[in-house]
Amino acid sequence: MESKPVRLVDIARAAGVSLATASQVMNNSGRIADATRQRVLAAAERLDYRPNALARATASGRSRTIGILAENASGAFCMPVLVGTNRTLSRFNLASVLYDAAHSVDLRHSHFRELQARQVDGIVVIGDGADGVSQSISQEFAGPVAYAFGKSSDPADAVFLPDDEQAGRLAAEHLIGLGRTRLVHVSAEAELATVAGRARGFASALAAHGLQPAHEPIHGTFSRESGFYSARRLIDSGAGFDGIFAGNDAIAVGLAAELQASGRRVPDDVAIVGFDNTAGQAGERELFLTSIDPQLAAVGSRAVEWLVAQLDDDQDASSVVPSVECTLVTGRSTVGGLPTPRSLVLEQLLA
Amino acid sequence: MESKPVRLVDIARAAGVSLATASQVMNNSGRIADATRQRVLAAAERLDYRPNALARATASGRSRTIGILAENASGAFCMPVLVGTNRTLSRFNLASVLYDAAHSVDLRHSHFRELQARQVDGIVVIGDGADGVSQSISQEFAGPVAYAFGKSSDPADAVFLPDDEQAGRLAAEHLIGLGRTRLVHVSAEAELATVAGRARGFASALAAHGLQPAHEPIHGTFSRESGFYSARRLIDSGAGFDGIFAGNDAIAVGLAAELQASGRRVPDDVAIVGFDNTAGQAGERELFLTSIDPQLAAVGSRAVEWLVAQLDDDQDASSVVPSVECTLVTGRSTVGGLPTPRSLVLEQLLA
DNA sequence: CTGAAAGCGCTTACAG
DNA sequence: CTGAAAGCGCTTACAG
Repeated sequence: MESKPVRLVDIARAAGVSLATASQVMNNSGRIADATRQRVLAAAERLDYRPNALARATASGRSRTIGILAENASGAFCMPVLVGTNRTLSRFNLASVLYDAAHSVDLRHSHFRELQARQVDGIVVIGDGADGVSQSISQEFAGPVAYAFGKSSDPADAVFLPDDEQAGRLAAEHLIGLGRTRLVHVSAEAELATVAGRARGFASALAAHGLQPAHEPIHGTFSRESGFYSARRLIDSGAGFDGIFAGNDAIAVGLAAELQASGRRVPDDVAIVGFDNTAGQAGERELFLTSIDPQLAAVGSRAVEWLVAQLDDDQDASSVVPSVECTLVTGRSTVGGLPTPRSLVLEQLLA
Repeated sequence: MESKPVRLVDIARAAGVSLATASQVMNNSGRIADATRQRVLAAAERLDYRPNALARATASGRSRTIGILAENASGAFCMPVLVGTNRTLSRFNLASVLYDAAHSVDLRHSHFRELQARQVDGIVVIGDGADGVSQSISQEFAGPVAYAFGKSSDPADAVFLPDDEQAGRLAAEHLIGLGRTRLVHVSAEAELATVAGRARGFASALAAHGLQPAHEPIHGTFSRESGFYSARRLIDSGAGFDGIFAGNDAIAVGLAAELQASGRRVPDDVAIVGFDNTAGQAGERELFLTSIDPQLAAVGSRAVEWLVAQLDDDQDASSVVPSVECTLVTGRSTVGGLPTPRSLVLEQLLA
């Protein structure tokens, strides 16, 4: 079936040139006569030559491999980022070696050493969420390091995240565009950067439209329970409101449940926008929740683009923007429309 | 920060031995005096030596790297398999380079060539489902190839899948254990191997308990819609039934919805078992659906164990079983129990 | 434009 | 038990 692999010498011999010349042709380096080039290329084609990437790497010092350090690959959000990094990596003809720390700091460190041993040209650290902080390894590593979907302990590092402010603006614009004017933001801990960012964007969009929030932002946690509780607070405050931007989908669902339970119809009385697009990501077709999609694959993609720019000197790394634009997907929670009879039944069932 | 990397010669020099001896110590090969060994190890430790894995690989011909070819990494089921392979890979000190074909046959082929160029010691092909068939590459590749969560076009290949028959028995045993005796299997296309396997296991468990199916197996597709439709057929048949094993969770949910809509209570009147444990995998706590978990991470793990056994001559590859046992997770759809007050609220959500 | 030579960092028979 | 030497397959100055 498979015979002994053909090496560069075989090509050189077949083409009647030296090893050095053959190598230069394969790497598009040096000045080579066009005739020679064609001859070598033809030989490589004919013999189905596959350069040994490992030998090439040890000789050249560049492995064309990127190390990926996932804080927690099993996490719900890691996968899309991973898909994005890999897609872009292969667009640049780069390979990746992936290690999953599964939250273990010890593992993390041994993986890092493995990556060094394997001479990776760069590293992308995939965090476990935009509010998570990964221990910076940039100082210990010779090449560039990108942090995707998670911060780094060193503020100087290149961190790639969804654009929370833009997300907040997007949510506000959507609600305002629907004619809602008495808007509220309900989110998680105010100290979190994502929470602050989304709140800032939301507030700025309101201001830009000359609108006052119907209630000051309500802070809880990223959970359904917090949504229940926040809805109660909002109702008890007596404030009038017709639109809510929730910090994430869990909160949004909690809010929706409690508001409906209190007799307020969603979206007729109150329109709700979530964040994460969890249902959409899971492949649901008819969405209940309008939600902001953080474009996680694009985040991974962006991190790799930056890494590549760092590796290629002819590329300008500073042109790569670290914030990735979010998108909005619409569901019945803002634009309304009847659920199909069937999804009605389903939703009662699965809630 | 980081100085020039320390090489094996540095260790040899520091320990006052030859390069060959140092190498042997690092690889636990040859007979080395204990004193010498200690001296070398100490030097390596002191200088924080990290062997260059690439050089080691080109010299030895073994890269200690496994190639992973994913048919479709974005698929809902690929992730758990991937996590399993990687976990086990790192247990054996192996690295992996991952390529995602995203269903493209062309990509698939160029990725395969990349893997060859990178001198991987083995390959695991991650399919897009137990009924999917991947083009076999075993004949074109020099090392071992494992197919995880997907079949291969060559029946001689090593294929790792969840044990569908056992899953079927598990579902039946669970329902019977709950006192249900009029059982039915509702699944997808009868031609599919997974469907046939689950059906076989289910039927055999019934037989073992001296039970007749309450209705012949109903075949449709792996979708909610098929669940609706099958429920109708079942009801219209006039057959009495108190337990259903559904081919997957989508069907199960469809069944449950239609049965509830027709006035039958789940699980009081009809208990339902699904397959995939989608909600559980998504991290839901209080499950509506009792479901069979295909243990996808274990499938990936098993494939790697086999691969490793093939690579190490001293291991017995034939001891690795290609079928992975499924587990059953219980939800309200069979064991009942009230949803918590909170999920009750949620259920009112869209009522 | 092309080739002979040294080198990347390691491993592996083979003598001794 | 240890070392000198050749080798893995490739790249990269350096002459010419």
